[in-house]
Amino acid sequence: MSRNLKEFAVLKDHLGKHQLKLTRQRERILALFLKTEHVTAEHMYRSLSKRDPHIGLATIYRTLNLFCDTGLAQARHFGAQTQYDNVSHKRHHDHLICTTCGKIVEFENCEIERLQEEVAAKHGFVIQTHKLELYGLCSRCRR
Amino acid sequence: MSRNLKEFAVLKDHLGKHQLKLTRQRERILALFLKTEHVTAEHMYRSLSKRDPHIGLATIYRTLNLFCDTGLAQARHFGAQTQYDNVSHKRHHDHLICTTCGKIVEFENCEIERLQEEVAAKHGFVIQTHKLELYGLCSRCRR
DNA sequence: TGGTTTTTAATACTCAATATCAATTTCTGG
DNA sequence: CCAGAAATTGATATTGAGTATTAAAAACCA
Repeated sequence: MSRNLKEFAVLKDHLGKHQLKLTRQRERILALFLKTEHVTAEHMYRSLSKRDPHIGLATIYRTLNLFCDTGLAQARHFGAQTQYDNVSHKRHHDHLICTTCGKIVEFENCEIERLQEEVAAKHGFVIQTHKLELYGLCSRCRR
Repeated sequence: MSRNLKEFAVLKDHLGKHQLKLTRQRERILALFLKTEHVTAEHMYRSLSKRDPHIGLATIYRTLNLFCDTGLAQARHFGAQTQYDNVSHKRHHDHLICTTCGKIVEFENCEIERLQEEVAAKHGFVIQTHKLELYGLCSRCRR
C-alpha cells in the first residue's frame, strides 16, 4: 500500500480536477488493481466480494473506466471481454508465434517501437499501446 | 464481380473440402465483402437488407466467420464490435486505431518489416504473416 | 428428379457492459 | 463540527453484440 503512493496521488489529483470524490470503494479498487498486471471487471468483482459482499459490479466498471481516464489503466478488448491493464506494471513484449506447433516466443525491440512512434506521429496519432504478432514457422517445424 | 474470381475460387475450394454448400447468400455476402476493406456485421446487414429484405443477421455473422476460416477475412475486436478485414485488400497493411472514435488509418513501413525479419531470424523463425496494431488517440480526439 | 444434407431466417437467448434511481456518502463553507 | 449540496453507490433493469435453436427452404448428388 505504502509503495503505491504515486498512483494514489495520480487518482486524487484527477478527482480534484474533475469535481469527483474520493470514496472507500475507489481506494479499495485501486489498491487491488495495483497488485495485478491485468484484470477483467468480473475477476475483480469476485475478489472484492469476499471482503466486501455489498460491492456493486457497476461500481467496478465505473471505477476501472475512471482509472482509464486518469491514465492508470488501459483497456484492451479480447474477444467478448475487456481487460484492464495496469500501466505501471507494464513492460510490453511482442510475440513470435509458430503456426504449426503453437510455440510462442516473447521479444522486445526498441528500434521497432521507435519506428512505430514515428509512423504514428506522421498520422497525428499518440500511441497508447500496441500489438505486434509475427506468425511463422519455428526452426523445428520448418524441417 | 469478374475481377474477384480468385476469391470466389478460394471460397468454393473451402466449401468443397468441408462438405459445405455454395448458396446465394454466401455469394452475395462475399461479393459485397470484397468491395470493402473492413466492415462490421451490422453495417453489412444494413447494406444487404436494402436489396434483400429477408437476409438474416445471423447469416451475416455465420458467413463472415466462414470467411475467416477460409482466410479471406480476418476478425479484429474493437470496443464492443468486431471488424472483419478484407485480407485481399490489405497487402501487408498495418493499422493505427483511435481508441476513442474508432478511426482506422492503414500504413506500411518497410523498415519495420525488415526489423521483424531480423528479430524472427534471431529466434530461428521464418515469418509467414504478421499483425501490427497501434492503438492511440487521433489528432481530433486528443483535443 | 427425389432424397439427403446443409443452410437459412426468425427469434430466443446469453452475457458483458451501461443506464437508472433511490438511498448513502463525501465534502464544503459557515 | 455540522448541515446541505453534490457526487457516488448498489441493486437492478436495460442495451446490444453475437450465438443457439429449429422448422422450412435450398443445394447437391446419384
